[in-house]
Amino acid sequence: MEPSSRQERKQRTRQALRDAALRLLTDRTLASVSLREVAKEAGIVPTAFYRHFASLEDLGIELVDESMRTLREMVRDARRNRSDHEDVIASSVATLHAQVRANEDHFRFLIRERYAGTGRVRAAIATELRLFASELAVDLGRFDELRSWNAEDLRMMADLIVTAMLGTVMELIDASGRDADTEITRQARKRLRLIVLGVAGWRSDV
Amino acid sequence: MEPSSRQERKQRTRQALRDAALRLLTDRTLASVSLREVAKEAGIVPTAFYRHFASLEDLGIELVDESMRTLREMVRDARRNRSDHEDVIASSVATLHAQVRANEDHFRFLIRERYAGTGRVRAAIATELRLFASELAVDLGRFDELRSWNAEDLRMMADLIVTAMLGTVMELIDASGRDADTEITRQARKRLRLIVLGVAGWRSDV
DNA sequence: ACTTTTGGTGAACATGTGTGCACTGATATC
DNA sequence: GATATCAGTGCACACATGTTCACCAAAAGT
Repeated sequence: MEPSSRQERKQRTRQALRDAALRLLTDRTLASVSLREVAKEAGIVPTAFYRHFASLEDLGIELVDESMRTLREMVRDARRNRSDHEDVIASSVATLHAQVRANEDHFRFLIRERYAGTGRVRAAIATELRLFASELAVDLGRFDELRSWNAEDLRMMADLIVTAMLGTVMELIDASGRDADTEITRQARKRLRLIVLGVAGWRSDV
Repeated sequence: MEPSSRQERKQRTRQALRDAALRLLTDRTLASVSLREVAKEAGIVPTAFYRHFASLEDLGIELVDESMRTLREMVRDARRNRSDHEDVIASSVATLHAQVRANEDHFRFLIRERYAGTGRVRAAIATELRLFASELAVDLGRFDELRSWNAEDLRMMADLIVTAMLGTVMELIDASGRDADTEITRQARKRLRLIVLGVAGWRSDV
């Protein structure tokens, strides 16, 4: 019996709605779940949904924010672990693996709705991922071997890494249960290693 | 007034259903379109749908086949153009660009449903893309610089290329209308160039 | 010339949908 | 302690959905 103010309770059912949606989105698309389903899953009556969101799409937008937050947490974790280990690639893939396993829902949501999403949700993910790649590009520019690279090339490399990373994420999620994790992370390291090796011979012309 | 046998007419409405579905899938997901919509778009009554497919999912499976066929056509085209030009990367990206513009529906369908798809459709795309990557790996193995590579590494590289390629494809489709094509293809070439450069320094251990 | 096959029709069903509305009871404000 | 706010309820409506069934006319098979 928590006392809990009215605001707290509101935030809590709001969160319940987000969680309910993510649960339903395990094997469906946002566009294919109904407001009524989400409400029922969250334990409220359909019309009460409108006390929190104007539409399912608005809920989706908030899920994008929430999911991007865990994606950024992952990067922070990776940066922290980086200092310990020597091998940047190995430690990055390790934290990726850990974070994916801890937040499968968020990653799955982002990857699914990235292309399947409707209007605003998809647009939100696109801009967020663009921003995310920009941040990664800045990070990359701090490595000695990349100090001479121009912004465009760094951005290109960041895009490539993000794309490869998202591919690995979905492989991990699909393999959830089967213990293919060590194999998948091994391949992920190889991919990154191949990309990084290209840096040595890079010339920016053409 | 074509005479046209009964089989021909059947094949024709079957194709009409596939086309109608692809048209609706321009901005939606297979799971979010209804049988009735597809039937109406194809110009038949809902119940007639069942004369051709047992379910929307079955239609989806056939769309996977159809789409993969144009994907393979693209590879054949690329192989043909390769002999003319010297630069394999440039000519490959050029044919990619052309084929995407000529078959946006198919590519968009594959990329969308790859992750958003329901059960069998998604599984079909996954296995087809796996097969596709295997074929590419064999192709790669024919290049002099890659002759010494083992199968696993070739496969890893093929996966990376396919992933990067699909990313480019979706960028192209999203940019349809705006004339960002030259910029997108330029970035695509850069990405591939970076990957290829890594080959020089590759060692398979670890 | 007949019978069978078959792609397409239209009415009907039970069920699920988004959303408007009046209401309620606990919390917040005064 | 009276009053206002507001998250959540229950009913209602008009509509869309998947699927069934009997039916039809034209083509195919005999």
